[in-house]
Amino acid sequence: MTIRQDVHSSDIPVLCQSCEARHRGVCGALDPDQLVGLARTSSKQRVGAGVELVGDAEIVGSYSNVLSGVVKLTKSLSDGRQQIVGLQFAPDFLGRPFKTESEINVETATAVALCSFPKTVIERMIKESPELEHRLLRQALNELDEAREWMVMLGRKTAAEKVASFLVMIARNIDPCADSMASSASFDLPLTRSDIGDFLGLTIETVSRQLTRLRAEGVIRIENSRHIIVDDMKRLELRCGD
Amino acid sequence: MTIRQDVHSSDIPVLCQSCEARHRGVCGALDPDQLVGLARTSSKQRVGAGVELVGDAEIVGSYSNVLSGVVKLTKSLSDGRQQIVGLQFAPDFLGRPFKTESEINVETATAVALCSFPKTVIERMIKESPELEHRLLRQALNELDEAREWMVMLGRKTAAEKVASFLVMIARNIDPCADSMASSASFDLPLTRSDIGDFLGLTIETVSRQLTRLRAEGVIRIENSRHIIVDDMKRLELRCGD
DNA sequence: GGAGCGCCTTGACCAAGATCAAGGTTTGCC
DNA sequence: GGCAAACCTTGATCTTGGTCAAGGCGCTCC
Repeated sequence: MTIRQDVHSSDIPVLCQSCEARHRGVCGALDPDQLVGLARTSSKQRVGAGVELVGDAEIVGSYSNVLSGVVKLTKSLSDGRQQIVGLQFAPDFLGRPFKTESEINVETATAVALCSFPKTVIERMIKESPELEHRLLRQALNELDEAREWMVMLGRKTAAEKVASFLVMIARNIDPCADSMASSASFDLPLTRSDIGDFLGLTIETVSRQLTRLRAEGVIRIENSRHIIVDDMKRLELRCGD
Repeated sequence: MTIRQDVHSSDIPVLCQSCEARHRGVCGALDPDQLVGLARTSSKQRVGAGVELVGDAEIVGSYSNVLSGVVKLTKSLSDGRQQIVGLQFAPDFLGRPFKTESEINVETATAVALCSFPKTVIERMIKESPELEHRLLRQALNELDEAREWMVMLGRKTAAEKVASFLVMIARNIDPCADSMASSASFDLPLTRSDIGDFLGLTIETVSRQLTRLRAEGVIRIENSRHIIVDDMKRLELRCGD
């Protein structure tokens, strides 16, 4: 997705139509008057990889559209074991209505561009616009479906199946050419091996070995350890276990 | 929770206040006029344990309050591996707005009493009442939080921690005396060992061994293999890993 | 260029939990 | 009560993935 205009410009609807394109952003739910009001209070920002967003006063107490890049949501046990519990790709919406405190860490996985709105503004709009609340409900239900899919993966799939499933998921979310039914894909992994491990409930070594195995078996090609090429998505999907 | 009145009686608000008590039911969001309308179309039913609810025409295309008992939501891989992705305790709401087909199996884990409303009626009410949609959003976000908690458990906890966490969760949801801060608990497990395994991503044997170990170490007592007594919840919580 | 760091890969070994197998307990039904 | 089926426990053994250790690649910063 390309952002054609800075959000401060007068061309807000373009940005918002862009969010709307994948039916997830907040902006698409608002009428033009609301959009102008929103634009006055919004701010666009670019953040590098590996930055903690919660804890940053600019972001806490705000809602954002992810314009580009990948944001990871993680939870930790007291001894440091970590689990990624959500990945937000552009143009996902980031923010948690009705709850200020959260036990979830929010961190950029790649460089990220955000368009943020103050929490108070958004919450006022939710009150005024049932359509916006409806949209938030749909997003929450989508995330719930994804979370449940993921639980099956964490609880019941083998390491090999987990890694294959992860690649398929990333291909669908990242590769601009892969309209879910494409037969090949080529993309950069937005996560380090360590993040992939935290996503899949595996160690970094196991992730590495499974990727090596997929490469050895000719299912994927790996360039620079981050760029993945899948010539035949079908073969990869066969290894997902479902 | 005790249901004081059949839902067909004139005393609907009592039932609904009862649902409302834990801030989850649908009924509490409705005003008295709506409730009367709803009552005309609702039906109360009792279902034994181990009954598939989706696939049952009475329930498909309907929404229900769980009045008593436990309902499990499961997903399966093609080779039969199964994972429980959600447990609904009374007085949870059961039903999925905006989606008829679902890849989720819904099955009673224990004997269950349900109060069901036709989908069309509820969906009309959602349109009319923003408050109801608001409530559904809150429930969806709660379920999302639970799902994420669970993902940490599936991905990062040891078998011993999983079983301890499971017992704590059940104690909080089932034991009427345990107001979350109680120091002891006594309850019947609503799931078989096999279900517990599907919940925790473990085999039945591992579940059994871990329970035996907790008993051997004096953390729990087990009667009839289904009834659990925890004298000191603190000791159990210490074994949850978080 | 090279030192240092972060990230990734590979190998040897280990242990947690799965699998296989047998037998015990509970429940429901006649 | 007696039988069968479902459920649960326990033991022996095996496998998957974790742990520990070493080294390689690709950066950035002097």
